[in-house]
Parts: sequence; C-alpha cells; structure tokens
Amino acid sequence: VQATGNNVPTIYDVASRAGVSIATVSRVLNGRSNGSTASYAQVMEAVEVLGFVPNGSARGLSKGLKRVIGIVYGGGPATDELLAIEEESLLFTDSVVRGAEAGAQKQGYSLLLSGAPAGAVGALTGKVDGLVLLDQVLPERRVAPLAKRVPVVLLAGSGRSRAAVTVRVDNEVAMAGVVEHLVGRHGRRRLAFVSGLDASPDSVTRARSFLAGAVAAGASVEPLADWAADWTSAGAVEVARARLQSGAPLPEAIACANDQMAIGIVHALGRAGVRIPNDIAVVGFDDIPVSRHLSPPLTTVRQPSRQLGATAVEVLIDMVEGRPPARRDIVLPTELQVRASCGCRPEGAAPVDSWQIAL
Amino acid sequence: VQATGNNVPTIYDVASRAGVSIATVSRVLNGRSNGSTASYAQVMEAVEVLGFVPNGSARGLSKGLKRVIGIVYGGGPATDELLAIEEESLLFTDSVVRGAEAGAQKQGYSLLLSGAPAGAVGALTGKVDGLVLLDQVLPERRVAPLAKRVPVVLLAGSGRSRAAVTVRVDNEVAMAGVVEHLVGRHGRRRLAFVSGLDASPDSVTRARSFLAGAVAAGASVEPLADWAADWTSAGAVEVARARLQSGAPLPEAIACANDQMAIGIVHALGRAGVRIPNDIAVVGFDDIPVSRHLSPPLTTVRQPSRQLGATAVEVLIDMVEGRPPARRDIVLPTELQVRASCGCRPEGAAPVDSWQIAL
DNA sequence: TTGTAAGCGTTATCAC
DNA sequence: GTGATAACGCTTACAA
Repeated sequence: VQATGNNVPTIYDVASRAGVSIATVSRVLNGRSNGSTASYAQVMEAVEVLGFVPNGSARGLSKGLKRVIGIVYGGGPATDELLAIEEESLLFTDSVVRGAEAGAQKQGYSLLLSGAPAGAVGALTGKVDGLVLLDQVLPERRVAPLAKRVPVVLLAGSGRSRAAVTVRVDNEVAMAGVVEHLVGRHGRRRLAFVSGLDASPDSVTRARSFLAGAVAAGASVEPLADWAADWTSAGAVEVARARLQSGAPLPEAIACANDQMAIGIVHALGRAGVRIPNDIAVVGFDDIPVSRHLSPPLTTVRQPSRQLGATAVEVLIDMVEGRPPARRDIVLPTELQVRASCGCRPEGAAPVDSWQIAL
Repeated sequence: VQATGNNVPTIYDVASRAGVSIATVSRVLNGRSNGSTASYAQVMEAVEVLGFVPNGSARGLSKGLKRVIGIVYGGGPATDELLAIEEESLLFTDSVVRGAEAGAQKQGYSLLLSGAPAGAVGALTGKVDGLVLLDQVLPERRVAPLAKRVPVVLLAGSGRSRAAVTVRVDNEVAMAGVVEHLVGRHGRRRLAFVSGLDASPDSVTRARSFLAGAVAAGASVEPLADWAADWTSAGAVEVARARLQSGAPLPEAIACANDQMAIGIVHALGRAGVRIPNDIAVVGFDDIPVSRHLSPPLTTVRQPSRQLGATAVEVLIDMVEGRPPARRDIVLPTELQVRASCGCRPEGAAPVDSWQIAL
C-alpha cells in the first residue's frame, strides 16, 4: 500500500548481482546471447530473484520505440449529454477496443486507451508509437498533422483519407442487403431509417445507402429528419414516440443505424401495441451480444467488431515498424444476421406470432 | 501514411529556433517561467510552428513518472470459450474502464488497457506508474509482489487485501435488498440464484449473501449448482433450458449475478411460455444500459460502474504521487433499480400483464 | 562472448 | 531569468 519506496531494481542491480556488465544483462534479456553460457544462467537467476522488470521509459527512449499504440474514441467536449450517449453506444466501440487490445498484445504492444477531446489528441503522440482513431473523433483535415508525427489508422472512416490508412466495413453493401431483405424477401414497401448523430460518417453512409437502395427497389422512405436519433436507445424511444403521436400511418419496416436504437424502437412500438414483426419489421446494425436474446430476437447486420480493432492495430504496427501497408483502404465484410424481428422464422424459433407483445 | 521519417522535433529544435537553451524551453513548457519574458513568447512560437510534443519516454525517464496508469481485466488464458465469455460480460467492465479513463484524464494521466494473462501482468509494471486490477485477474496472493513495484488498487475484490487498496460495491447489502424486495414486497418464497463463474469473488459473494438473506427471511433457495452459469446470456439460457426439462416446479423468483444472465433467463423462460413477472419474477445485477428497454424492463441492482473506475484511478494516482489513501477499503453504494420484471409497476409503465410474452 | 561508452530527449541542479 | 551539465535506465556500436 505504501508509496513504493524507490527500491525498484535496475539493470545495474541485476548486473552486479550476476557479476556481469549491464550490456550482458541487456543482451540476455533481449535474446541476443547464446542461452547456454554461464553468464546467461547467472543473469536469469538475478532477474528472477530481484524481480527485475525493465523500465519502459528508458527502453522506449533508447530504442525509439515505446511499444505502445493509442486508440482514441469519442472525443469532442465531454458534456453530460455526450457522456450519456457514450455510455449507451459503448457496446460496439468496446468490442472494437477488445479486438485492438488482443491484436496489440499478440505483437507485444500495449494499448493506450483515450477519450481525449479532439484538441488533446496531439499530445498523445508523445506517448505512443501509433494511433488508431475511431469514427467521429477527428475531422479528416485534422488527421494530416497527426500523421506527420506517428502513423495513423482510421477506424470506420470514409476510406478516402489521404493522410491515413482506413479500416472499415462496407456500409453500402450492408445496407443494400438490408433493403433487399426487407423489400425483396418480405415485400415491405414503406420504410423508415433511424439515424445516429449527423456528425458520424457511419450514420450518414448507412442512411444514404439505405435510401438509394430503397428508391432503386421501388420502395419509399420517410423523411430522414422524422427518424433522426442519436445512437442511443433512449433517443430512439423519443423519436418513435413523437412519430407515433403524429398519427400518420406507420411504415412497414424500420432499419436502424445501430442495435441500441433498434432496441429502443422495438420497446417504444411494443408499448404502443404495435406488433413486431407482424405490423412493423425492425432491423438493427452491429449485432451486439444481447441482440439475439431480445423479444423478438433482432435481425441485424453483423460487423466483425473485434476483427476491425485487431486489423487496425495489426496494420498500424506494420507501419510503426516500417512495413508499408499493402492497402490503404481495408474493407471487412458484414453479414446479415437473420433472426425474427424482420418477419423471418429462423430454424428452431417459435412462430412469428409468439414474439408479439400483447397490450 | 509513410513510416514517419524520423523528423519529429525535439526540445533542441525548439530551443535553437527560439534562440534559447533547452533549459529555458523546458521551464516554459512546465510553467516554471514568468510568462511575460521575451523568451517565453519565442519558445511558444517555436513550439507552435514546429508542432513540438514532448517525448513521453524521455520525460518519464527523467521525472520517474510516466503519467500512465494501467488497468487489467480478464486475464487467464485466452481460450475461445473465455473469449466468448469476455465478449458478453463486457458491458459492466467497459463501463468501469470508461470511468477509469475519465478519472485518469482529469488528472493528466493516460490509461493503459490490458487483458494480459496473469503471468504477464508483472511485465506491465515497467510501463505504468500504478495498476488497477479488476475482479478475477489475479489471485490475492499474487498481488503482493506486484504491489512492491507499483501501487495497486483492486477493483471489486474482497476488501480484505493486505497488499493493495480495494474499491468495491457492497454485494452483501445489495443482495439483502434484492431478497427483501422479492420476499418482503412480493411474497415470493421459492427462489433461485443464477451465478457467474466460480472463480469470481463477486459471483461467490452475491450468491452467498442471497442465500443467507433468503434463509433468514424464511424463503427457500434451489441448489446453486442447478443454476450455475458463466456470466453470459447464452450460459443462462442453457441453465434455464436444463432446469425446464427437469420437469420440477419452477421457483417463484430468480435473482441473477448480472444483467446479461437475467436477459438469458427471461429469454429462455419466455420462449417456454412462462410469464414474467406473473409466473416468475426476475432480477438482475449491474443495470447495464439496455436493461430498461427490455420486455419487461429489468429490475436490477444498479452499480455505479463508471464511478467505481474513476474512484479506483483517483485513489491510485494519490498513491502514485505519494499521498497515502485515507481508507484501504472503499465501498460504493448500490441501489435497487425497480422496474417491471420483479412484478412492480413503475410509474408510467403499462400494467404488468402487458409484459407477458404470449406463446 | 564480453565490457566500455555513447547516446536517446527530458528535467533539474547548479553557477552565473 | 538563463544556460551549461549531470542524471534517468536502457540499447547498441565498438573494442577487446
């Protein structure tokens, strides 16, 4: 509990205890020594006994490599409102972060996690070897100066960045699949799309693609403004309530920019006596873990979230270590996860009516 | 995109451009200079123009303070099974991590996130000034050696650690409240408790307290082994299915060690035609964001997850900076979040029957 | 294989 | 106030 009396052993302590020079210790510790000499054993023993762990700062300074990569989420001013949003929209982001951590760990790197506001991201470059920026943390034009200091990978950006490599999912293809399923498979023609925050490229792209696909398929989409939410379940509940009050006939199917909002929509409509999927089909995006356990189980677009994070870090480490990335825009596939909220009856599931929520 | 030609400016570049010595630059940058001298302005300008950011390694080496605190979750071997579990049990942990990040940022520290296996935690001490260990990452006896190198704070431990400070929630009080609500308020007498992994102190404590409280209240609890799950929704679904098949009469109320498992229980029972809360009341733990949007909305124990993380970091930074913590066992309060799954009818909610899931 | 010594970029202690 | 200069702990030529 005490404030660690400065007794942490250094390489000098190890060297003197092993009766060798610090250079030898360093070599042994970095695998640059024939593991069978006498000094090798002595060093290992000293390290063991003293519980020596190399000082990361010293190592980083000397090698010019900290073996730390930073990942930044959120950003922007931390207003209470944003905090709440962040709190809810956590699921996907955190899955990405886990993937990133796993990817980093595999290569012996550590992950520095930061929710620094846009203005503070620059300062991070002093602590890391490279940076992964999540959707919405910095406007494109502000990444160039960063990228001059450390390699940068954009996660879920537009894929059109000049300054950085992008790792993302193909929102266009994904939404085309949603439209095809809703219109082609289920014959729903009057649609709506629940969007996240305007500032997010992901939300914008999904909305645009959905709209385009629907029009091409001969379906109609309600004005986006009528269903504009903020990534959260609570926001979606509000939007649905407002729409319900308008009295106008409801759409036949609703696609959402993420699962949390789909949950909110299902919740609000269910409370109002709307049967899902009988009256209205609902589709989400992300496939967060609880999605399959909702009533009805949510049909949604599965994103390889962990892999997104892992890939970003992998590519970034390549860049850090001087291996130029093969591609500057890496696109991972999505998959429509068909469950019951769209009107399908996945094998093993109870008939669609059983998901009805009675009023 | 290029591998950052080693052109990152150092304090020397700033000094020469400003026409002063590096000592002056350092002083200006660290606020140890009368902000109104000529050199002050020159330095600031040079910093701005060059986009200088101090090298964290050098700073850390020189000051003996890296301004990085580490937080470790999970741990253990990363088998596929554990990965899946981790994936699902993410919600609470990540909320804690967010809180920790916010707490660190507020004091100018960064957060190093790690899912390192138990054996690799030691190596982390070289990269951080202090360590926050989440529930279940290290057996108590292994934290002492760590604590000799850097200050350690245990999150959600037993509160009885000699080597480290503990920040936790009072599981005993929380579960007593659950029992009181289920038995006292709703008159349910035949109970069950769905536990998480055996290795987790949190799960064990919650189970034990629930059991003790129930017995004291004159209620019965089914054998814990019959409802032993693994923190995940999927695991809880399995347990419920098995229990359903046994044919024995079901309990009147089920408490779960976390919300994810409660979701799984509600899901599985609902599919089998059991009405919740009419036939069986279900209560969760954690109050993850989606809980309030389930059908029925989940009654659960709210943990101040963000605050748990923030407090842990706050205390840890105190220790890092030589301020001994006032208390070695910090207990944060929980609160029973009453919604509908227990049989209550929170204001504004539809009547209990509306949550019934028809088969 | 081994040891000596130079440097990595800061901060901090001195004289001035 | 300012500028040399010595740490800080490690890696890595370079010699031996």
